[in-house]
Amino acid sequence: MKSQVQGQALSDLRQKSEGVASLLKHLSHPPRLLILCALAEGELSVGDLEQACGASQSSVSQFLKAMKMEGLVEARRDGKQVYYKIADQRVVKLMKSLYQIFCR
Amino acid sequence: MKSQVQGQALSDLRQKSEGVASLLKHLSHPPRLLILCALAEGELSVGDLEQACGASQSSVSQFLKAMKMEGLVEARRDGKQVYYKIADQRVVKLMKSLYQIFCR
DNA sequence: TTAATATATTATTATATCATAATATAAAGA
DNA sequence: TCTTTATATTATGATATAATAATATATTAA
Repeated sequence: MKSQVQGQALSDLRQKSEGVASLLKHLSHPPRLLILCALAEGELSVGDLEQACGASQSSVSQFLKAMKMEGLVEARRDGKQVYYKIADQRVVKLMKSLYQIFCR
Repeated sequence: MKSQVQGQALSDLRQKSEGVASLLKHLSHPPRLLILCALAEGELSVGDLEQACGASQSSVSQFLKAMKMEGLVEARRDGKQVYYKIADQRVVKLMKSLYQIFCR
C-alpha cells in the first residue's frame, strides 16, 4: 500500500505548487499566523486581531487586505467595526493540521 | 466536544508561532515546496532536486543549506554526489496534510 | 597530476516584504 | 455639524529574499 505522499499523488502537489506556496506565504509570518489562529476559532474584529497578534492597526489592516485578495478571509461590517472570518475551509483544515503536528 | 482548534489548544500554536512560521517560510516558495515534495518521497541528490524544482544549481544549494540550518533536512555524501533527506518528521506529516487538503 | 563532474560559497543586483508614520474614510453619538 | 472611534489607505525607508554570475571545493577517473 502506497503512502499518501508518493508517486502520482505528489505530482498533484507539484502542479499546485504556485497556489499552495502562495497560500502558505500568508502563514509564514508570526503575526499573520496568529491572525489565522485566532480566526480559526471564529469571526473577530480588526481590533480583536490587533490584540491577538500584537501588530499595529495599519499592519493588521494590510495583512487582512492581502488575505482577502487571496480569498482566505472575508469581511463584514457591523457599525464601526469590521469582522473578519476565514473564507477558505482549506485554511481551517490546515490550522488543525498545524495544531496536530506542532502542538501534540 | 471541543474542536482541535479552540481555546487552550490554539494558544499552544500561538506560543509556537515564531518557530512554526519560520518552518512554513521554507514551504512558502514554489521551488522550495517542490524540493520538500520530492524529498517526502525519499532521499535525493542535489542534481535530482534541481530537476524536481527547476531552480539553478546555486539556488538549490542555497535553499538546502537554509533548510539544513533549520534542521528540516540532512545531507550525506556518496562519492561526488550529496544526498538529502527530510530530517524533521513534522515536515513529512505536513507534506501529507498538504496533499490531503489541496490535492483531494 | 590533470580534467571532469557535482556541489558549495560568495558577491551582487533586483525585487519583495516589513514596519511605521501620516492621512483618509466610515459610522455613531453628542 | 463636530467629535470620537474603528478601519483603510498611502508613502517611505529598512530589511529580507531571490536570482544570477563567478569562483571554490571535493571526488573520481584518466
